[in-house]
Amino acid sequence: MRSTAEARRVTVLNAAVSAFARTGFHATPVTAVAAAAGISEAYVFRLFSGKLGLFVAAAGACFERIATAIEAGAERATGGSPEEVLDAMGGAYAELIADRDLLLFQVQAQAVTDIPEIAEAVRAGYRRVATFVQDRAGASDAQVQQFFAYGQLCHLIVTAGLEQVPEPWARALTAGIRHP
Amino acid sequence: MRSTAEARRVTVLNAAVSAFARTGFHATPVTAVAAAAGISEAYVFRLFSGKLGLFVAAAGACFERIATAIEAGAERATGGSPEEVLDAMGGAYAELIADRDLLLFQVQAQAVTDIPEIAEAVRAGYRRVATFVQDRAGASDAQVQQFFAYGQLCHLIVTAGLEQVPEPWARALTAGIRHP
DNA sequence: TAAGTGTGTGAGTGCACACTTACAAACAAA
DNA sequence: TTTGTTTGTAAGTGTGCACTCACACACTTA
Repeated sequence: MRSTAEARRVTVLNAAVSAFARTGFHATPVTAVAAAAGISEAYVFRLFSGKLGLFVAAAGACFERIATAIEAGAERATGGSPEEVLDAMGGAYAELIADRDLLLFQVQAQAVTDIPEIAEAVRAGYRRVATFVQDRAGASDAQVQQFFAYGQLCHLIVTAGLEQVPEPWARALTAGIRHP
Repeated sequence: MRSTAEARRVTVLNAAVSAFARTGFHATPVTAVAAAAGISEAYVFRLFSGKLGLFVAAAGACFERIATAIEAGAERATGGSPEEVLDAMGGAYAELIADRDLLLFQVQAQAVTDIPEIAEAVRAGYRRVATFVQDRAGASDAQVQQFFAYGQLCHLIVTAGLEQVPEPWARALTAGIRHP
């Protein structure tokens, strides 16, 4: 026995998050995920129930990592006020998405929410993150809303590559955003 | 001669925006666009340079419509202050995306920005809208940034279907957003 | 009416990819 | 050693889709 199936699943999910993040659900062949994970395509199909099952599982892993990072960030808050905790969470998130995979995966997942299973996975992910932010920071509805609005703005900045655009409108949109 | 090529192109672009909005670039076959436009697939390929050319042209049409609506909204502003003009623009945008096609198309376009031609089309679209908002409203960088951040939040709300979710976290994210 | 031009399509072609099946090797338990 | 279980793959199969090409019809102009 070279490895347990459970260990393989973890490896495959890491590869899947990266691969789907770059080229999306429909344009990413399962062979690409398998190759990145170093195993055969056939075995990926045995470990997960089809390409859709793989994507949904990858979504779970993606939001799992985000939630964990934000929770850790909250622990490092210097004070206990909602503003301070939210700021610490934002900083932790900014660090996490430096490699872009987790951010781009969210964009890709949002784009295929016409598939009900994926829509549900996205809701579950945001439910987990949003409830934690609200409860842990003790923030108001408006503060939580603002937190996510500027998070979503990051998606636009990164996908459109606005950090590289020197024009005034792009500078306005990227101003003060912690390094993507 | 049943129709001019230029008139056909307009018809096809309307069909393309709707079709791509729902199922995205890779999952939308050109046959679906052709069927929606009421012409053959072969003729779509004559009118546009490949599927990519069609998508890029559709992106142009999408942002064109958004820009036009926002410009019209600005004209209806009750006062001249940046806040009032931004509010009028936001209202016009909210009306425009009631049918969801234009909003969903933006999400789909952002998801395929790994294709350089599409990334450039997205940048061109936001360049046009953002510069107009900034110039016409006379808004500060921070105000423009906020305007787009909450616009992007709408993308999440609609794709994840959060209006239908009665839980507190979802209510917090959707609070005060003009009817999507 | 003949030739030319623009509009339109039916019928392919070739390839990429989701998913399956038959089979083999490693390991465990009897 | 034999039997069973789990890990793993090579080699298909069928289908959907981007794109092409030969051809036809509508309309204009000389």
